Amino acid sequence: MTELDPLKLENQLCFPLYSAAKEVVRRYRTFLEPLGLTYTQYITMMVMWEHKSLSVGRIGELVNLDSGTLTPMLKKMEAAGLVKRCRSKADERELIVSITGKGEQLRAQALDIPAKMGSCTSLTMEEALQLRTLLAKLI
Amino acid sequence: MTELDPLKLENQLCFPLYSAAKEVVRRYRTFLEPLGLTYTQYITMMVMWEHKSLSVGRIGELVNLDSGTLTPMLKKMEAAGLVKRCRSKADERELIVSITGKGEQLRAQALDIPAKMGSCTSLTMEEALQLRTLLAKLI
DNA sequence: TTAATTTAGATTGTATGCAATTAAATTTTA
DNA sequence: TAAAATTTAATTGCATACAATCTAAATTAA
Repeated sequence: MTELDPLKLENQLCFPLYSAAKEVVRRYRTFLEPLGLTYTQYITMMVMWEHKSLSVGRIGELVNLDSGTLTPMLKKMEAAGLVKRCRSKADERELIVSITGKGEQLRAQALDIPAKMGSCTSLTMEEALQLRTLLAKLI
Repeated sequence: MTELDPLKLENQLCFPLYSAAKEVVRRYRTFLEPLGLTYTQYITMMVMWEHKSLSVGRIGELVNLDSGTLTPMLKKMEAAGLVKRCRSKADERELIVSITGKGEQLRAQALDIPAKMGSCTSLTMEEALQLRTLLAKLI
């Protein structure tokens, strides 16, 4: 009977997803703390390392966060010296976020984090790819 | 080169996981709002519907949340009349959370939510099971 | 059996998340 | 071109998350 109960936690797909995501973020904490980054700041730094300069809106598209989350976080990152925030000359509505020298330098300290994270999971490379495919298809 | 960059967002496994989890919770919102539940309250109600009466600690084990999150949320759920909170007679340290009649009644309104959620994803049943297996293995 | 330890929740402080609203700048349209 | 609509961030309000700390109760050990 229990396998048929649609409201049993163990029969949900959402819960392992929700739970696994939190657990992964929690495990990043150990590696990110020495760099002074939170997980959300870390994925934001990834797009900054790649693009150097982006509007708040564009960052939001890339990391799936809105200004309500990004604005206070980007202010903290500016206070930490990792990015600069300047209004665009061309369009005053846009706020351009640019990486600083200090932000660039942080990259070296982050380089080995993906490998460290990878080694603390029991997934094979193939399973990891499969998981990524399924997650992409889910949404 | 970009496929080899360990710090590119698109090369991460964590990001689709983090993003998909948030998206799924967001989609629940539409269905849960009429019931006056948040997603976290919903998974808590699932364990209450199943177990009827549990300590805060046991709830935390089942839904992977600590008292810092649960205490304020359970107070709100009590204020909403869904559960009662009473100290255990046997061990005053324990706080026993019990489902109320109103909480039981809410179950009927929640019964079709899993099906509604299932139908707004593009995963086959087999893929969903595969995803659950991979998520379990990840942690 | 009383002091030390452990346990269970509650509290505090920090950092998200996100919907809804606001405000300013820009673009579109009548 | 002046008003209306749209766009971009910022702000507000509410609800998590979780580490760290605190408090009271129960258990263990000296």
